Amino acid sequence: MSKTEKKDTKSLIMDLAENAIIEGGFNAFSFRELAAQIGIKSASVHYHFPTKGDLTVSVLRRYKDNFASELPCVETSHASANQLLNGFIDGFKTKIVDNHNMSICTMLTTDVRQLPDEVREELADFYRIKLNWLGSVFMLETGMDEKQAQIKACQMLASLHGASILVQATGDVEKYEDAVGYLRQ
Amino acid sequence: MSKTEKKDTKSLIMDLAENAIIEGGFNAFSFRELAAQIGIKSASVHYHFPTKGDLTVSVLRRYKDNFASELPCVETSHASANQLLNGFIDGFKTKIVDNHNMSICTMLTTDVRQLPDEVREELADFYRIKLNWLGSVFMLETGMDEKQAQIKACQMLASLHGASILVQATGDVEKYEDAVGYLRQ
DNA sequence: ATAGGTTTACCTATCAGTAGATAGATGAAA
DNA sequence: TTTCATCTATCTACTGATAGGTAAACCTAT
Repeated sequence: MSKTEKKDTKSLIMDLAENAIIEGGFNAFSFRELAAQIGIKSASVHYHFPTKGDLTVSVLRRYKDNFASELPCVETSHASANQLLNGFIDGFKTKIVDNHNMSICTMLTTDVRQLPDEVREELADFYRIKLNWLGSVFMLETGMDEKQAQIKACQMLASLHGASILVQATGDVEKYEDAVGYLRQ
Repeated sequence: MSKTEKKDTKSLIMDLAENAIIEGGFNAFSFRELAAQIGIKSASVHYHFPTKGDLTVSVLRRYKDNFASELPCVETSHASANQLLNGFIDGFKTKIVDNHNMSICTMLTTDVRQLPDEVREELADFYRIKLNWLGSVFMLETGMDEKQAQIKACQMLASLHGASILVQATGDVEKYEDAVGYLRQ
């Protein structure tokens, strides 16, 4: 038996929900659908996650924690600022754009009015983490002050998210590099 | 009787649908809801727009045509390239970000997998129009070639759309200028 | 000018499908 | 024996869509 043989149902539900949110946002999945994919009933999904909000929060929190843990530590990593930034740009492309997806953040942001409060807060926190990490990279080598670094972080994060929108709407993957290339080097 | 006194039902439906799409995307409105807001029955909305796809196409096409007609003509306008670009950036802020909204394009793009084909095509065309206009502005004074101008257009459009995402998710309107300020002057 | 037909813009009623959620029962494991 | 994970069954609410009816407005040929 390989160690990935048997995954517990709870994680399995989260895996499927995560995928569904990435593909269609908060309204694009249902308890019934998730249950059917696993081979259980929708009531059993409710056992693990009482409400849709609970499930979405769990998915988003897990995704965010995983994302944060994969980010190189700005202080201890021996990478240069440019290497870190290029890695961020490349990672966004590999994990999101190349899979014909948009980020889970973008997907949930357009649903923001329909989200339960807890999800909205989790989402805002995710952006905060990204902006802070980018900000700290921008301050790394240059003598940039914090305000200026936050501005650069906003600029970069907006470019990446916007670029993925352009790709998704036009179907032209090259537009990603067109839109974000200026950020490199 | 003022001349705006009586609007025909069809346009009224489109007005409400447009608003709903801007606020929540393709899944955020129903025939019943629109009908209730006007004071008619959902079947009557179906009379004007047989399917949800038809209604969405009509709304998007009207929005796009109106948008296109409001863009200054790059050749005949006496504005400089910088004036035109700043106007575009400001317009996006005034019409979209300041109203705590995202663009109708962004909203529909995240729903792209659920859209009927005709809507998807209309949407892609909208992006094409924006990119072409921006591209022609970038070619205006500089001797920039078409390829380079398209790249700049992608970069700029991505920044605007991405900036509005950042604003929507964090609730901080200032992030718009942070993210797009570098495009000015 | 008007009678007869047509079109417009709505209506009521209804359909099958899906949504999120809950109550209460069951069997297996700890 | 209690807890866990699942089930069946069901609820209310809502979805997009259709069939068929109606009253008024509009057209056209006599």
